[in-house]
Amino acid sequence: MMKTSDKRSDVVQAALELIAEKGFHGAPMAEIAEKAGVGAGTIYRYFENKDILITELHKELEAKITAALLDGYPVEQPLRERFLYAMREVFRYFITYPLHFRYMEQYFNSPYGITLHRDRLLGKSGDPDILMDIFEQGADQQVLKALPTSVLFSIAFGSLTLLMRDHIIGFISLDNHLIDGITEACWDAIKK
Amino acid sequence: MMKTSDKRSDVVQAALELIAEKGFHGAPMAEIAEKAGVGAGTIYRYFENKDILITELHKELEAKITAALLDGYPVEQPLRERFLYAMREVFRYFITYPLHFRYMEQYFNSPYGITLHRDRLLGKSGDPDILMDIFEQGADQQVLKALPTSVLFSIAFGSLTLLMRDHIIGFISLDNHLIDGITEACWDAIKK
Amino acid sequence: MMKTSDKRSDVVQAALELIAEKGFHGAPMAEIAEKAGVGAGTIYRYFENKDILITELHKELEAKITAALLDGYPVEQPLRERFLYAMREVFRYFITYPLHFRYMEQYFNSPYGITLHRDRLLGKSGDPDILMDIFEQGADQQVLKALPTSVLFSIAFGSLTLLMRDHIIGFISLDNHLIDGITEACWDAIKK
Amino acid sequence: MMKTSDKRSDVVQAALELIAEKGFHGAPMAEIAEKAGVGAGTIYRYFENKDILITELHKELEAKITAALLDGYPVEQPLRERFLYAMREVFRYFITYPLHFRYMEQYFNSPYGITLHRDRLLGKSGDPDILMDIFEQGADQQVLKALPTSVLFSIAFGSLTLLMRDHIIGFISLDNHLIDGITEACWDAIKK
DNA sequence: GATGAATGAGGCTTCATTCAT
DNA sequence: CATGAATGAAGCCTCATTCAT
Repeated sequence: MMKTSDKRSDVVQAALELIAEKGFHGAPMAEIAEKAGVGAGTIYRYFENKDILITELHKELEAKITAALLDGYPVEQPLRERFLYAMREVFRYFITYPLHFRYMEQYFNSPYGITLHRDRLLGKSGDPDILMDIFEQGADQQVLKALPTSVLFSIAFGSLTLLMRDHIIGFISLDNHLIDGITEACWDAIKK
Repeated sequence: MMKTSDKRSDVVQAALELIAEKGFHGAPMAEIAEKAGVGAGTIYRYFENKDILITELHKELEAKITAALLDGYPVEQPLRERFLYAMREVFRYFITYPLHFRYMEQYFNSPYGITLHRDRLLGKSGDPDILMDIFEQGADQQVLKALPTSVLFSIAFGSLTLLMRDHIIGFISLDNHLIDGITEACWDAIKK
Repeated sequence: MMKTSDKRSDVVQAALELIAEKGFHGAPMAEIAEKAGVGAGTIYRYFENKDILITELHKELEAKITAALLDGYPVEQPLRERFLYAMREVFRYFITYPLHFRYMEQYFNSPYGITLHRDRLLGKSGDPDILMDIFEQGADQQVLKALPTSVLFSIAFGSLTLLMRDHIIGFISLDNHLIDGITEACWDAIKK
Repeated sequence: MMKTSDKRSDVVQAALELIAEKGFHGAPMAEIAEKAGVGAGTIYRYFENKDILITELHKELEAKITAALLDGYPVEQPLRERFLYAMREVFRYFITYPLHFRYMEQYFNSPYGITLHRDRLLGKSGDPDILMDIFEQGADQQVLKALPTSVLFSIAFGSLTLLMRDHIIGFISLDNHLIDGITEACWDAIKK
C-alpha cells in the first residue's frame, strides 16, 4: 500500500527541510543523506541526481498544494467567492506547511523556476490552475479589469508571496482576520 | 571627487552583470575578475570577500534606485498621485535597468535577503523609503485600508516583482498603458 | 553433467559481453547482474569478487580457444603446415567470436595480464601451448631462426593481435585469402 | 625560454609515471598531484580535465618519438636499410624510455586508442609516419609482399609491441644482437 | 598596488560489496 | 539459495582565497 519506501520519504523530507532553510546550495547531498539517516549513495537509488531530486520534490509539493486547493473548492459559487476561497486556502496551506512555501519559493527563484515558468506560460503544466481559470472566466464575464490574465495572476500571487515571507520570518502574523482583509484587497485590485 | 577607483567600478559592473544573469553561484570570483579586466586578487583589495562584494553591490543599487525615485517625486501632490508616481517610476527604472532588477531579485531571494529583511523590519535601513512613507501617511489620513503598512507594501511590491519577471522573460510587455493599468489596480487594492 | 548452474553461465556471458565492449571499468557488477538477469548479490555466490570473475572468465575463454585449436590439429604434418594451421585457426576462432578476442585483449592489457604473463613465463600455465611447442620443435630441428622461442611467439602473436583489431574495427577484412597471405608472411619471419 | 612552467612538467612527469605503471584507472588525479608535488586543483590550470591530460601527454610522447626517429634517418638508403633503421630506432627509443612505451601501450589499448586509430586510418595524424611511408614505397617498387599497407604495419609493429613488453618485464633482454635478429625477421615477413 | 598561479576543502556521483529478507 | 536495497570509500572537479613576484 505504500508506494514510496521509507528511505525515499526520509530523503525527500530531509531535502525539503534543508533546502527550504538554506537553499539549494546550502544543502549538500551528504548533508541531506545524513539528515535522512541514510548513506550518501542511497539517495541515488531514488533520484538520478540532485537536479532530479529537486525537480521531483517540487512536483510532489505542487501536487499536494493543488489537492488541498481542490478539496472543498466551491465550484458553484460566484467568481468573487471562488477567488477569495482560493487565496485563503493557499494562505492556509502555506501557513500550515511553511517549509513547503519556502521550498517553492527557492524553486521559483532559481534556474529551475525559469523552465517552470516558461512551461506554465505555454500551458504545459498539467494541473488545473484554479487561479488562472478564475481569471479567464472573469475576463469573459467582464467582472475583472481588462488586464491580461497573467497580470491579474501576478497581482494576486505576488502579494501572497511577499506576505507569506513576512509571516514566516515573524514580521506579521497572518491570522484569519488579516487574511480576509488581504484577499479582499486583492479582489479590489483585480475586479472591474 | 571619485571616491572609488576605476578598477573598483569595473569589478562592481562585472559582478552585477554576471550575478544578474547567472546567480551568485554562477559567478565565480575568477570570472568576475576576468570580465572586469583585473586580476583575481585585485577584487580583494576593494572587497574583503565575496559576501561583502555582494552586499556592497546591493547597497549601491539600492542607492541608485532611491535616487531615481526621489528625482522628480511630487511631494506636494495627493497621496494617490504620489503612489502612482512611485510605482510607475520603479517600473520604469527596472525596465531601463533590467540587470538591476535581476540582481535585487537574486539578493532578495537568498540568505542575504533574510538579513536585509530583518534589518528593514528593525528600521536599520538608512534610506527614506518612499512607499513606506506613503502607506504610513495613508493610514493617518484614513485614505488607505486599515491594514498594516507592511501588508500594503507587500501587495504593491509583490505585484511589481512578478510582473517585472514576466516582462524580463518576455512573457508580457510592460508599456506605459499597461503600467498605468497595473498601478491603478494596485491603488484599488490598498485604497479604502 | 553440468558442473555450473545456469545462473553462473548467465553471469559469465553477461560479463563477457559487457567487458568486451566497454572494458573492465565500463562493466559495473550491477550492470553485469542486470544483463545476466540475476540479482547483484547472486554473482558473489559464484565468484568471490570482481577480480575473480574476471580471471575465471579469462580461464574459460582460454580453454575454449585451446580446444578449438586442438580440434583437427594436424599433429603428423610438418612444422610449417602445423604453424600455418594454428595461426589460421586462431584467426578464424577470433573472427567467429570477436567478443572473445576483445575480452582477451582487455585482459592481456591490464594489471591482470601482467600476472598472467609472469606465470606463463614461469611455466605455470597448465594448458599445452601449441604455438610454443611448434617453436620449440622448430628450434630443435633447426627449421626456424635462432631466436628465443618467446621471440618467435611474439612475432606471430603480435602480428595477429593488431590485425584482429583492425579487422574488428572494420579497417581491414580478414578473408581467407588475406589470412593465408598473413600467415605465410609470419612463417617467412620465423623460418630460417 | 621555457615554454612550459615547472609545475606543468611536474604534473606531466607524475602522470606519465603513474599511468605507465598502473594504468589510467590506477592513477587518480589526487595521486598524480601528490607525486607531482602540487595541489590537486593545480592540475586543472594546465589541463581542463583528466581526459585532456591523458591525450596531451600522448601527443607529447608521440612528438618525442617521431623526433627521435627522424633524427639520423637515412633517407637516401634503400628501403630495406630504412626499414631496419626505423625498427631498431623505435626499439632503442622505447628501451631507453620504457615509461613512454608503457604509456603509449595503455593509451593504445583504451577508448582513446580507438579514436586515435580511426584518425590514423583516415590520415588525420599530422606526423610523417615513417613506417607507413616505407610500406607505401615498398608497394610501389614491388619490393614488399602484395599485402595492404596496414597489414605490413601490423606485422612489424605488433611484433615490436609484444617484444617490448617481454623486455620490460625482464623476460627477454633486447640487446643489439637480438634486435638485429628481430628486425631482420620482420623484414623477411614483409619483403617479397 | 596589481597580478594570477597555487591551493585544498568541499561538492556530486559511482560502484564493489554486504546482508536482511 | 536468491535478491536488491543500502552502504560509504573514493574519484573527479570547482572555486574562494592567499601570497610571492
